[in-house]
Amino acid sequence: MKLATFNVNGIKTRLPQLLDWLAKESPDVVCLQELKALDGVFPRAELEAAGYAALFKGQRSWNGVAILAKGEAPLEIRRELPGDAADDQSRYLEAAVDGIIVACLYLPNGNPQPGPKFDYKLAWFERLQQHAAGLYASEHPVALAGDFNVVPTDFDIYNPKSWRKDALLQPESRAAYEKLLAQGWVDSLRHLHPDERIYTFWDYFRQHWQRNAGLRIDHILLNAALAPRLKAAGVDSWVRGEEHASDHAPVWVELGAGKGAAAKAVKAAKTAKPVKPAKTAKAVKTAKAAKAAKPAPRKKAS
DNA sequence: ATGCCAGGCACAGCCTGA
Repeated sequence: MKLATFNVNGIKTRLPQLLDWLAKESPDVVCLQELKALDGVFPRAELEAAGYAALFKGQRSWNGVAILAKGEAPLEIRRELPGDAADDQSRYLEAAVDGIIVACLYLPNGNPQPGPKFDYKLAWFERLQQHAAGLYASEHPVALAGDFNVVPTDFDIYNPKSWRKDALLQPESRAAYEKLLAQGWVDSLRHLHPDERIYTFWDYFRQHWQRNAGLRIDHILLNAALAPRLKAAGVDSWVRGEEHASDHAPVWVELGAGKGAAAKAVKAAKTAKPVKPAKTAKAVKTAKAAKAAKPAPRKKAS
């Protein structure tokens, strides 16, 4: 099963590119962010014609999230991130699909910082940590997928120098992401590719795409009940090179086995202890050691 | 240090994104 996340940056103008990507890569489940459209104009029919049923939560001009699934529609669990009844921004959708719980999220950008937008970002992050802790411990296979608007480390950006004051690189933003990971979540891309320069976003300025001057801010996190099924992870970066592309490229994971494995994972989670951060770090270290023994060709930063 | 590009909308210049 292929699960992907894609910040489309406007589903109305980006629909041809979205349909093209769906046809070529055929993901089974897709989390979308930045629909920038009200529910009334969501291209439900076009997506259905392409074989996808959708759950969506739009908003005028900004934000907006959706979960697509091949065939059967995702079963909605919740449409808001708990913790702030006054938060009316469409940034969170949670659903059950193909035996797993998928949380589609669009974390606030937070610029300019400091300021109220940055405060909102950190507050949203705290609410996410709170809710994610419950999801992690639920014994269900869970994936948190979306645009986290955080560059986890300086290795996840072409050059941090000109972004030092940006909300995406602030120590507070990074600490919040670290704190989330410390619950035990596996950062799929980094877990499988510890030594690769990987980017998911290239802004429209200064020919950043042409120079591969990117940032890794779109993430798919897996809990202990789902992580054992992780087979592969990658970025469909070709999408960023198309005409009228979004400034993000889709990120995906390939999850092995089916319902049997899912049930097994749930059963295992009931008896075994969840994956501790230390264990994850050890796994990364082991992978690094394996790579060091036989060095692989390394992508250039820019 | 700033704008660079792009989408959305009170359709004309802003605001927002990251």
